[in-house]
Amino acid sequence: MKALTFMQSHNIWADSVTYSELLKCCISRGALREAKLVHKHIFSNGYHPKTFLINTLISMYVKFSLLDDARKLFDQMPERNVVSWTTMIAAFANAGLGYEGLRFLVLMGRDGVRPNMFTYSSVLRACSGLESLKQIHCGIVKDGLDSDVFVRSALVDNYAKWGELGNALVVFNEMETRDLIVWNSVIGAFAQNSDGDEALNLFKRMKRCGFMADQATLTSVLRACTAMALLELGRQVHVHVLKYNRDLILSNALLDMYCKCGSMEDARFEFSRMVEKDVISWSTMIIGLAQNGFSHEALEIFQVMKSSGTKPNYITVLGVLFACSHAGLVDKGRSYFESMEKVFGIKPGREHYGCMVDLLGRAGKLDEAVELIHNMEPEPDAVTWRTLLGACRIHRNMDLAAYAAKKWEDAAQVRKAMKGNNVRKEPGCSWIEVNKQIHAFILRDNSHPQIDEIIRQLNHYVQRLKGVGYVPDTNFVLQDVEGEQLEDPLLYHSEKLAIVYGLMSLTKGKTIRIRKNLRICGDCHLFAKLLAQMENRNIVIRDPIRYHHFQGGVCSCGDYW
DNA sequence: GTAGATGTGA
Repeated sequence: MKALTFMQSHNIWADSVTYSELLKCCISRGALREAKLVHKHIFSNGYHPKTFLINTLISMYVKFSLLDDARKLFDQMPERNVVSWTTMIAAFANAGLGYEGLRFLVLMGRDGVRPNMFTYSSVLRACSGLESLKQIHCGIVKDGLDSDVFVRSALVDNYAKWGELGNALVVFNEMETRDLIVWNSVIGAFAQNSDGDEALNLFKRMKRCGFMADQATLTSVLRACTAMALLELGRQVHVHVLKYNRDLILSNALLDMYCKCGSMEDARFEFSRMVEKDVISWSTMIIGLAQNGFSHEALEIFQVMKSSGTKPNYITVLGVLFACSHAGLVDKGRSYFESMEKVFGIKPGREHYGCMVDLLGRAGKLDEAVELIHNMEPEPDAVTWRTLLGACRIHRNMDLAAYAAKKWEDAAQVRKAMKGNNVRKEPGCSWIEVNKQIHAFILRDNSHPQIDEIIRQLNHYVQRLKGVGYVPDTNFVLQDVEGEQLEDPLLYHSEKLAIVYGLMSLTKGKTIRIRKNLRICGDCHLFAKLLAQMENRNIVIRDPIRYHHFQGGVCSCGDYW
């Protein structure tokens, strides 16, 4: 403003370029009041601002989140160019008004203004469905704008957003020039859609093309390792991470990787040396500790978190309740649950109720658990009933089990109907990392090159275990509802094959780490427990829900899962 | 001389 007054006092009139510079200055300093004064000044003295200056004004209001003011200016413009339209479309997309953004694309066409690559990359962010995405894609090709990196990048992101990873990859592969951001985009897309394998392939391709990974790349690669529980590869990525420091997101991803790979020593070390911690860091650690069977430590960390001044959120409280249920701390869990709204301002959601059902059910308070389900505000779903069913199995309450099973089935039906009728049951699959190679064992699939030797060894171990009291247990009717199918021979469940392969190929003393796509069945659990003791080995099995650390004949889950 | 893209916790 001083500049403006100075110019006036010397009788120099500002032109559109000067005004525009002044506005940019206001935006960078966050000075809305001054920007408004400039706005007023522009429209005084009969000055006719050029289109680009009004565009700057619009963008100023957008940056201050004053969409209505921006819209008003836009409506009053004598003529609008591509930039005017694009600025509005981008603003709508950012404000979550995608529909309005798409409407503006049509309107600009009627106004005789042709969209350019800037327009399309904003329109793509406004896009709210696969159908419109395909239409926009056609428009891009028709307008000959599909070679722009930004547009392609937005297309890749969008296809990934709607689960169309194949299309995302096609669009990506067709690109003539790629930059680091597109690489990060496509790697992130696969990592987020739990296709860690493809994410890691792309990462290798990227390096072959001569690109240097940055924090965003490494974060996605870590996420892929995390999903696949690849500890060794994760450690390698960690070495790259050391080249960068103080990126909170990356540190959080690293922390989660160690937790999910079941290596709590590394996780604790990483956590202790993080200079900056946010709610995600704390939650990751709390959940990681709880899932790996260190509930008391998780609750201690929660206390430290509160005194550090970081406010817990929905997910943090979930981790805390999970820790309580895991350690059987009924009173503590109940008091956290009952006070969470008052103390932390977080309304209990379905997942919090689920944790409480788990906690109460596990402690044998089945009546209280049922009462909680009946009175809960969010609608109980299949998972809620499945939790109660698990508790019934532990406490051998057949009547309640039948009731829970019925309700579970009803809820699952609804879910099935929503998803469409072709929900196929996945075959059981386990993975183990040996010498940085992933070995997959799939039920009824004998393609592993050493399968004959593995089965021979497995039979051998089973015979020896029978000598110390192992009885293959086929009676898991209630518990096995989401596990491997009953008619499948228990003996060849994939985790057994993976464990035996681990014993065969990993050096003595090395922990055997296995990841599984389905929940472990009781027989395999017993098998792992006894084998860990007999062979004096640590075995860690991660199923979709929790971790089992087998050591010296016991499991960290306390035989409840 | 105004408008556009990527990564973390259940």
